[in-house]
Amino acid sequence: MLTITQITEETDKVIAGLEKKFVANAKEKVNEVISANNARRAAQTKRDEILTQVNAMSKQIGLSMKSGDTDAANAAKSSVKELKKEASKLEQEMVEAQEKVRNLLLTIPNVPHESVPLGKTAEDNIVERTGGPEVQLPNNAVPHWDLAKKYDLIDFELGVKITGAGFPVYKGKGARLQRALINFFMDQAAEAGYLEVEPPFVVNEDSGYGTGQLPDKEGQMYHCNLDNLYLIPTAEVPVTNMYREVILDESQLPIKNCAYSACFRREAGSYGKDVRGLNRLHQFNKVEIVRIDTPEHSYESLHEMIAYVESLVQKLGLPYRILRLCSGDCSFTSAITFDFEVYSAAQKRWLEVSSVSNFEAYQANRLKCRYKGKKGTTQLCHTLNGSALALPRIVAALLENNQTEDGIRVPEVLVPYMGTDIIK
RNA sequence: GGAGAGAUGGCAGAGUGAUCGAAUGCACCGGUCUUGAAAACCGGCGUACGGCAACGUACCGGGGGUUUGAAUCCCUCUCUCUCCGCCA
Repeated sequence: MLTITQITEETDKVIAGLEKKFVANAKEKVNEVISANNARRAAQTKRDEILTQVNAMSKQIGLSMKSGDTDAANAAKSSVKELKKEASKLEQEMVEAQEKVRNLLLTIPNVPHESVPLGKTAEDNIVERTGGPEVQLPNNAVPHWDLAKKYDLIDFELGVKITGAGFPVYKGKGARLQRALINFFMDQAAEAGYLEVEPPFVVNEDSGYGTGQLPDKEGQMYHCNLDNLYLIPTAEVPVTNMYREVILDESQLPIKNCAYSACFRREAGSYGKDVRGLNRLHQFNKVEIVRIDTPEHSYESLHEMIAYVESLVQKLGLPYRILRLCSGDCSFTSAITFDFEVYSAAQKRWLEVSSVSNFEAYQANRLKCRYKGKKGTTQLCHTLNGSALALPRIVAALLENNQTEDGIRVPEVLVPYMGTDIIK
């Protein structure tokens, strides 16, 4: 969430940012937060004054009792009682106002970075650049779900039997390809200086709140009722939460972590061609990169991350494009997001395989992830993350784009991991 | 699943009703000394909110209660550890 300081000190900028994101009644919302905060401050100031008196009197009572002056003590006791009543009333006012502020803040999305283009929907996203080879497929080329069947790589029906739709069973070279990609991505990340971590794949409620999945997106996560735990939709959740309620030293930044995890998403309400084959799953594998950085350096980090993800798709030899998401298409928490899409030649469509974002201090504010600067000041970090990469659509594109008469060609970088240069 | 113990500052660890935001040690930062370092000595060293500031208020796992006054007493929840059982 945004900080109250940001809202009170840069009110106009915040309102303009929210309007850019098409937040309804942005001005009213912001003013409501400010007035609730003013109410809180007023109540707190009064409460503090009363408590100052109470504390002084209580101390005096103790001294009176010791010196045997019980009359004075008893007289003071009753007035303290009155003051306490007043204080607790103000306290209640303060807490209520504070909760109001928090609840309002939770409904206000992040403000887009100035370089985010104005726009409402995915149509308005800007193609930053395209790259990779042009793929020419023969007329008899088929989509990946047919290839998966032909070479017995993925059994969707078996997954349905065991669990349900969206839980495929990978078999043989198909399973090996999962392992190959995960290892390739992890090795690349390590080489780029990311510290490998293996987090839990199940998180508690606090972690869900920390990264913003809760309270409003709980319908998108699988929930273990008995233990009140959530299956992670992305490794971002456990990895970023490692830094919840932590004060880092500036010298530690930027922190660079990478993690493989299985990801679980309920994806309620999806249908049609979007969910065909590997296009949208309830469980999939992904390697995630996460950074914690200073505000001064976070945009440099963002561009390093983009360049890094780009290097991955290039090495895999896939046609790709990078999109700068428009204001309306950026997620609730992001200040700026770049999407990576690879071209699936048989489906003749672009498939999103990565999303790289800078959340600035928005996520850190909820996480209470701070750092101590050189001057001894404590302030919020910036958090960033990106997929590097999500497997299913990469597999879809790899299978489709590399199909030949003799089988599916394995990209050179994966050959050592696959133990073969062709899947047949 | 059964039984027990515990949760205090970055860490260790005192503190069982007022003099406690909290002893002491370690770590860390600044200084003196030294050619430099170490040692020794001196000083500093939590977070949040309010206030121009002085300073004030809150916080000893979370929530509630008793009391003029709670880290300390009571209730409750959560978590951690140990032993037994089960087990990849």
